[in-house]
Amino acid sequence: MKRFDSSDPLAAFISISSSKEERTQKTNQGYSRDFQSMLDSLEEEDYSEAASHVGEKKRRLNLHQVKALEKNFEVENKLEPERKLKLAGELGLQPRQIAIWFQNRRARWKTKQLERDYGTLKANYEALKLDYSNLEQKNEVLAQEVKELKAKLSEENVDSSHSVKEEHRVSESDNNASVHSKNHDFSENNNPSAITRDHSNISSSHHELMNLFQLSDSRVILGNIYQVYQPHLMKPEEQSLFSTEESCNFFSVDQAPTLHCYFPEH
DNA sequence: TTGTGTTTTATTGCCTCC
DNA sequence: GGAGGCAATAAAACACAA
Repeated sequence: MKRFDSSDPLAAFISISSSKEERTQKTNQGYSRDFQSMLDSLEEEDYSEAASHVGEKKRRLNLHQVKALEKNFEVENKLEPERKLKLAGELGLQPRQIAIWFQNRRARWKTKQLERDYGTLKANYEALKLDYSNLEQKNEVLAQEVKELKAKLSEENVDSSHSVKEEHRVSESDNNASVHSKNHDFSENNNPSAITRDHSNISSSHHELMNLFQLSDSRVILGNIYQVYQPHLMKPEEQSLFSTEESCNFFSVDQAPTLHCYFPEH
C-alpha cells in the first residue's frame, strides 16, 4: 500500500504510530513478547480512535533510531523489503517510515553529492583559468619578442635595399658611360683597366646579393622556427610574413631565386 | 516571545520495472 | 496492475537572532 489521504483515519494512525511506538518503547521495556503485542494492539485501538479525532502530529525520530538508520544507509542506500521489516522491528517504527526515511536520506545525499560535484568542477575551472592566464602572459612576451625581431629585420632590409639600389644606379650609369664611350671611342675596348673596373663592380654587386640571400635565409629559418614552436599562436599577418611565397622562393629547387620582392618598383 | 530560516518527516503524482 | 523510486512540495519541529 502506497497511497493514503491525510483525511484517511488509517493514514492518520500510521503517521502518529511512531510516537506511539516511542512511548511503548520507553514504558513497556521488560515485558514479554506476547504481553507486549497485546499492549500494542490495545494501544493501536486507542490511537486509531484518537487519530480519527485528533489531527496527525509529526514526531522526529530519536537519536538511537537515526543513528541506526544512518549506519544502515552507509552499508547500502537502497532498502530491500526484508531489511526494511527487520529495521522496522528493531527500531519500533513502521516499515513505511523506514522507507520514507531512506527516500529522504537518498535525496539529501544526492543534494550533497551535487554540491560536492559543483565544488570539484569549480576548482577545476579555476585551475584551468589560471593556466590560461599564465599561457596568455607567456604568449604576450613571445609576441613582443617577435615584434622586436620583425622591427630589426625590416631595418636591416631597408639598409640592404638602399645599398643595393645605390649599387644598381652606379652600375647603370657606368654601363651608359661605357656604351657612350663605345659609341665614341672603340679603342677603349682594349683597355685592361676598364675591364678590371667592371669586374670590381660585378664583385661588389655579388657581395650585396649574397648579403640579401643570407638575410632571406635567416628570415625563412626564423619563420620556420616560429611555425614549428608556435603554430597555433601565429597571427595571420605573421603567417604571411613568414610564408615561403614572400621569402621570394630563394631556396626553391624548381625556381631560380629572384629579387622582385626586394625591388617591387622594378 | 516572536518572526524567520532551516531541517526533518510525510504526502502526492508520475514513472519504471516485473 | 502493484510495488517501489524519485522530484516536488507541505507541514511540523527546531534553531536562533532581535
